[in-house]
Amino acid sequence: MEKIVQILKAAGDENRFRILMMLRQRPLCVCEILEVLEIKGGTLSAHLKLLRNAGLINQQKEGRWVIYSLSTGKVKKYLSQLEKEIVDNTLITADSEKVSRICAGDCSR
Amino acid sequence: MEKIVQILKAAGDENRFRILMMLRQRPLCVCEILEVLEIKGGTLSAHLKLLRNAGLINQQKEGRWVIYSLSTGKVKKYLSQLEKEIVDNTLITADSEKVSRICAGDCSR
DNA sequence: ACTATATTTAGCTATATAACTAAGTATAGG
DNA sequence: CCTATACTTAGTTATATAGCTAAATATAGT
Repeated sequence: MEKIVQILKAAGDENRFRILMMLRQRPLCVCEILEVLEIKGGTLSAHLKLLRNAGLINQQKEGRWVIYSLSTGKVKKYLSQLEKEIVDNTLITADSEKVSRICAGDCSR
Repeated sequence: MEKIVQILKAAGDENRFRILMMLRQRPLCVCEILEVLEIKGGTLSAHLKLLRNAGLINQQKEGRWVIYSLSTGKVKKYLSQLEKEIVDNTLITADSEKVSRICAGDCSR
């Protein structure tokens, strides 16, 4: 499949889009993302795999945790382009606040 | 559904993405798009409806023909952002050449 | 009015996707 | 080494999506 379509498809799902928006805030481990989204671990893992395959996010193992972060460069630029559209998006804003509340510093890790 | 996700979903299909890329070139009627894509009329009509609902394209009736064009403003800006990614995309390039060949001027209309 | 052309709608089928549960793998710490 | 925690993989199911064909609608020209 065309790379660009793969990227659009990966971002074109409500839960995956929420994940991308959250990761703009800071890198997060799977369990932190789970605290925000209302889905099961297995489901989340599948979503993260899709985002990884599309090259939108990066995986990094740290002890027991797997930290996900936005891929650099293009992706960030691309997402900031979309940012204008999101200013008044209540769901994304709520997610962002949840992430802040999870733990200000480096969390349980 | 979130408007932004609806847009990403609409663009995140190979045939619909090809349509969007073609419409950057010039407005096209359904039968012209049909000459480029390898799908049936009914299928194309469904794709166009999706793109319309997402606000990415506009419909305009002209006699027996329905002319589709890119929505102005945001969409064009958004697509030009993606343009860099597409420079070396052989499929999109081939489509573009087909559109040029269909008829340089105002076609059969 | 009739016919040809252009497009949409409806109804169907096959594939893709997103969700869940449960089992499997990996690591940290007692 | 055993257990708890963190995550992924496998297997299942329901819904969504993209494709097709055929019928319906609309308009232009005869």
